[in-house]
Amino acid sequence: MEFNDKNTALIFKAFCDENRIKILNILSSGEKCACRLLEALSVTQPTLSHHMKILCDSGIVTARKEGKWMYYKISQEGLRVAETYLAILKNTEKEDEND
Amino acid sequence: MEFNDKNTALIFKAFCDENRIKILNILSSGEKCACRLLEALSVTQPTLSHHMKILCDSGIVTARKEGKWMYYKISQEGLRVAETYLAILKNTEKEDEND
DNA sequence: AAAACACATTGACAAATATCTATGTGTTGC
DNA sequence: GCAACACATAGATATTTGTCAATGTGTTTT
Repeated sequence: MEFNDKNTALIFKAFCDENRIKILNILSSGEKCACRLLEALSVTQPTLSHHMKILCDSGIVTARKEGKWMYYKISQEGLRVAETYLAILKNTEKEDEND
Repeated sequence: MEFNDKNTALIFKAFCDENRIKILNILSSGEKCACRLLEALSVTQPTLSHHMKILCDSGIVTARKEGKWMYYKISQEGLRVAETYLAILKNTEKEDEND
């Protein structure tokens, strides 16, 4: 995993849209079919498809095809990468602990 | 701290732009003056100011004025909030550990 | 094979965002 | 007080992004 600035921004694009947060919240209870997400979201099917592509490109979500259905779930590895970046930021000079 | 979808998206807006990642990387080594950030970024001063506002609004960065200078640093509390959200997402059904 | 289904892709459009120039505001030094 | 400085704000513009309707692609069912 490479933490160049562009990649890092790409990863976190997953989290900077309200509808994508909705999706992630739903996926946090486990793998879901696209159709389940669609009925929870008040967007059209192409819009959902667009968001799922961004989520997959970011590495935070993985997709699995089964027959005519697509199943999506949160990638633990993707989350780990995001967490790692936040941890790097946390390594601030230790002089100023009081925020 | 309220984890509604809009707030959450707002927090992570801090991380979804390449220039803001650059800024955060610089701030990860400690508090910096705006002028220091400016000379590292190849954007104009108003553009930097714009990004600093977004970073502060997200809660990830805090600002301090000293005379005519502005000092910015990463907020440990802000980072904690972001980490907390990622941790919530991690609480997925335990059946599928393999990713 | 044809129809129905689930989803992706394309193209168009509106809203949001990043960027700049110009100007405003508060602070420091003379 | 005035000039210089550091930064913010306003306004304009180009790019990016979110959204939809229309259409394409692959799968299942009859």
